[in-house]
Amino acid sequence: MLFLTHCAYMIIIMETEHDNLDGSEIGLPLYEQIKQRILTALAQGYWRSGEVIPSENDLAEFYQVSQGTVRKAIDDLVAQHLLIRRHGSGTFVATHLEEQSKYRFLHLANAQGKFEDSQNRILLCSHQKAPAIIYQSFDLGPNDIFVHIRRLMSFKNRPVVLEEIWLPLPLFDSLNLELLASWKGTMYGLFENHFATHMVRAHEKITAELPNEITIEYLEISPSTPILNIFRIAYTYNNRPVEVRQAQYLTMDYHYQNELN
Amino acid sequence: MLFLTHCAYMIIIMETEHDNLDGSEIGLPLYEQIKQRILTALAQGYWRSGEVIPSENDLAEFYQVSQGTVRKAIDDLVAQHLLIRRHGSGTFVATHLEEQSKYRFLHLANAQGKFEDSQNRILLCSHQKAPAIIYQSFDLGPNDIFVHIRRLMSFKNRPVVLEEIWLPLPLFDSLNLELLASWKGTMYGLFENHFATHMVRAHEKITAELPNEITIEYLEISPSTPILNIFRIAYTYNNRPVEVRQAQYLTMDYHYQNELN
DNA sequence: CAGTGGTCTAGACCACTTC
DNA sequence: AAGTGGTCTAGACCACTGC
Repeated sequence: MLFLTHCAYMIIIMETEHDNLDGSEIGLPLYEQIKQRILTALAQGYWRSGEVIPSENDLAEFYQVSQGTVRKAIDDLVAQHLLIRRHGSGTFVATHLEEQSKYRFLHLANAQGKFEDSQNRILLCSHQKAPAIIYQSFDLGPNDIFVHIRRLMSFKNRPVVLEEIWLPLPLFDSLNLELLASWKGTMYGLFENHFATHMVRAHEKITAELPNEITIEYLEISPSTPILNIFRIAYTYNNRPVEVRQAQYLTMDYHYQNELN
Repeated sequence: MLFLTHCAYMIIIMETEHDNLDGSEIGLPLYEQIKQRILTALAQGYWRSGEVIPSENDLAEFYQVSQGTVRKAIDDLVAQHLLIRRHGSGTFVATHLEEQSKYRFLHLANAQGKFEDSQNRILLCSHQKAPAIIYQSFDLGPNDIFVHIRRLMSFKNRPVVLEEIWLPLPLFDSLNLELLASWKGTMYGLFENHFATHMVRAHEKITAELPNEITIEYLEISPSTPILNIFRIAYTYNNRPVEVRQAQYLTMDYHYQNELN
């Protein structure tokens, strides 16, 4: 019966999608079409993070396809970390609030290759214009206003990472220092929980640099200490960039860890 | 009829696997068991790189399962880049000789985020003992001998990467400077082609460092220029490490590019 | 045209979670 | 016990490749 409301909503999705047909959807495999429908529902925030979505059988009946076809669609979305399955209890909208995604966007490991919990301190949270490299990443202009956050991350109480985070103001209007300071958990968990913005993927450019003045001060290092510079653009659904982050890592006792597959 | 020899061979694989049963295979899903069998055949080099493997229907008949079950097993191996499918012509053993895998293990992009072809120069190829950090990565000892290669990579004829590569001697005995210099293609392509060793995955530790003397010389940089240091262990089938590589990247005009998913 | 991978179905049964 | 995801089948048909 809860599903009835789902159905009603999804019929709307079906119809609007039908209106938007540009011919490209026709001829696509069924499971791709269903993937798109589920994706649309997720992007529109119809199901909240952590919530169950209808069962495979219900979806199959609703879309008038077999369970196997729905399953294949969900398989892909699970592989993209947009959904997660729990055997026996259902399929859920993925969330950064889970333990397992704690290090999905933080590839910093210690000498033993293990990830450690960090102690975070918010140094700054203000509304301001951004440098060109930032606003261009959002396809915005020099007069657009952003939320600018500066955060210091420590491991074993030794400062290791200094981050400058930029968010477009319209989406994160009510974000402030108090909220950031009181939040226990990852920043993407906060974005999800308070701003209905789920990070789907990110693109990183990594270089070796000399530290800037602020980094020198907060990481308590000399100006000649090489630091790892990470420029990240993070995207939500539909490849929409919603965060730019420039981080400086002190890679003395820690390193950026990556798996190539 | 070619398949008859495959069958004969695979029966051997089945029987040896049956001997090796430790109970852990029993109870596993059918597609997992079939995955293991195909994996074993790949690891033993039964099918060469780039070769077709039997069709899904043939495999299904041979293993006495349905086509869908074989397909699911192959799906996973394709996702791991061990096999590739070509619609209409067959399923093939993946190879680093293909265009598409040229940048799979080289994440260096230019300012526009594009990958460029490199000009490579082999500076050294000798047999020698290795530092502790190297031989420990192979679980070998201080007296074991390795092939040691030093390679300079240039982009637009500007030197950018200096690599020290270590390979266990028994596997790469006949590798020499002449062969390396004459090879056109990626190094993993060479390993595959001449040493029947296919790289399956790699683990990287990335730090910012000051360059060592050799790097300073060959990258033509000052001793105070920060460089990106990448320590890589590359594995073949069965998680067996077969290459350790320590590379120094000049990240002035290029950067390490990574996607987080 | 024959053979290959790719899609889809309907139905069965299993394994797990929840109440 | 009921409902969920997970596995497996047999069979159909489609889309693509190469002879």
